[in-house]
Amino acid sequence: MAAALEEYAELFAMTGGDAFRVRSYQKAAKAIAGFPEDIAAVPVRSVPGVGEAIAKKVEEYLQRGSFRQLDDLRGKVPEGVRRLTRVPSLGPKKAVFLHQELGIDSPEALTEAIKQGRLKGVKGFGAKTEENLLRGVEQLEQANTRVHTGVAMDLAERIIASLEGGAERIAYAGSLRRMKDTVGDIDILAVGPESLMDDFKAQPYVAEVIASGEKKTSIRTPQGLQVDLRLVPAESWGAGLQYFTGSQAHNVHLREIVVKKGWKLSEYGLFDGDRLIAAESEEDIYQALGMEWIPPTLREDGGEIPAALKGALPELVTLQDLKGDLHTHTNLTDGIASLEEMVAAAHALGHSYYAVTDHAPDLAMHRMTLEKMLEQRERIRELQGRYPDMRILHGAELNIGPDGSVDWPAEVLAGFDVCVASVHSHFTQSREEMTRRFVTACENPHVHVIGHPTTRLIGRRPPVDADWDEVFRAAARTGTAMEIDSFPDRSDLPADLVRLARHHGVKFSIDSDAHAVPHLENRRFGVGVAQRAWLTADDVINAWPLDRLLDFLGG
DNA sequence: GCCGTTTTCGGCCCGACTGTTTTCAGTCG
Repeated sequence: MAAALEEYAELFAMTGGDAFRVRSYQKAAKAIAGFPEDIAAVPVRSVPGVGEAIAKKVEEYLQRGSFRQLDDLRGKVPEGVRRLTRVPSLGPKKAVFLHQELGIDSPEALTEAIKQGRLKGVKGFGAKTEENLLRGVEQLEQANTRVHTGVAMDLAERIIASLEGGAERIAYAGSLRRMKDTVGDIDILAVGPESLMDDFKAQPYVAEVIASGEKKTSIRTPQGLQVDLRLVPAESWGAGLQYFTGSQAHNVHLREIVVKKGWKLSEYGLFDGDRLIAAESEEDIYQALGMEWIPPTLREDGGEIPAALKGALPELVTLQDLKGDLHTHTNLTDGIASLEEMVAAAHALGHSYYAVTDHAPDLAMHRMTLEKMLEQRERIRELQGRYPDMRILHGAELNIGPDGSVDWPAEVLAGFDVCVASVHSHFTQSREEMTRRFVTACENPHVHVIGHPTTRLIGRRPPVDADWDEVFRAAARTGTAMEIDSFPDRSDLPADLVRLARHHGVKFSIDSDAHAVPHLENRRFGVGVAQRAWLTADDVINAWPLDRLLDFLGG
């Protein structure tokens, strides 16, 4: 439904529709996409941004998978013309112009027309524009420039390290600061001299300078990722950070409140006429607007602004809240560090409990046996003596078979402190089979946590198809936790499904799934996912003290 | 098309950069 409304907004804009109505459709699409309940099961008017007219379209869509006005516009605008607007620097106005005046109806046709010189002398299309469009179509073909948080965070930290010598202040903002699981570009904010722009353009990670002015420079890395560097005056640091962290929807909502007060908010500050009200810190700005400071991970216009106005923001789970890790590997299976190394590293991180969960025999490639597992349990018993302040739990990562069964019979499973069960194969089962598979696993009394539930690998493998409402209902009923696997190319569950699961009363485990010592620190990404889903420490079983956790695992 | 303790009608976020139509429209975030 959200995708249909999004498409309608775009087509409506291209056919000369009123810009404010376009925005209404976009707003409604986002609200529906982020709504935590089944949209078919609630009065759709209760979704903010959905009024009478859109509710009608939603109802028709739920009936037959489309609505009349969308069908009409699809008939008027060829699919390829819509794709034209995906070309950078080519928006709806130019796309429609190219179609109507020159019959260009796809990015491919555009390339052809430019090469034939058919744009020569056309008003608004000079030589530079032609060049940009040609390159834009090429980039569109390569596409897929979004990267997961792990890649983006590495790059952002490298960029900051390369510039911080010449900057007074520097930090990343944008979707990375909001900890989205994928980002399309990186926004860096800095206070410093204008020469910082030249330093930036001269860095080895710059493959191409896209735009360059006094206040903003945009570059592209050799991997195709865009990086924007914005310079702000020192006294506007907080306003700049707030502005460039977004999200756009959050900022639009915030400004509506600002405008009602007769004030103005920009990246330079919060103003009443010429009088500066706040700018130095984000806290000052939110406070001046009568609300608590809103953590970046919540800034998606998903209800955080009304909550902040009421002083009712959740106390989000933090990395410091996590007391242990419930899903890790050693070199007994596919890990690269020994049991002793992993345990020592976990202890150094201050964990109060730590579970070793190597793969069970059904993942045949790891050649696991019950004998090896019991031998590992013995080694853990011995090792425990060296770590009186950290409880070492012996666990396993079980394999959920196509029918929902797991590796061992109940009497073997009962010997483990904790069992994580995950899908590792047969990813393309039907929705019904996959749902039954997960429900069966949840109903196994020895399964405590479902590992990386959707099994997606960002950019490489799509999520499996299941009726998640039904899976989460089963998880809540059976007291089975859902994992937030912190590996940045997994981020699994994703935040929207975490929010849905929480709605059903499910608990979560934020695990590293570490296969090496440095992976233990990936949990910061999992915490980002959890925060984006509004989780508190009470929702997360490995933020609980050991005795409460053991109750959960034993019950 | 949506929305409402200043409104059921009249508003709807704001600024930077580019290329070109030399004063601004289009695009982007």
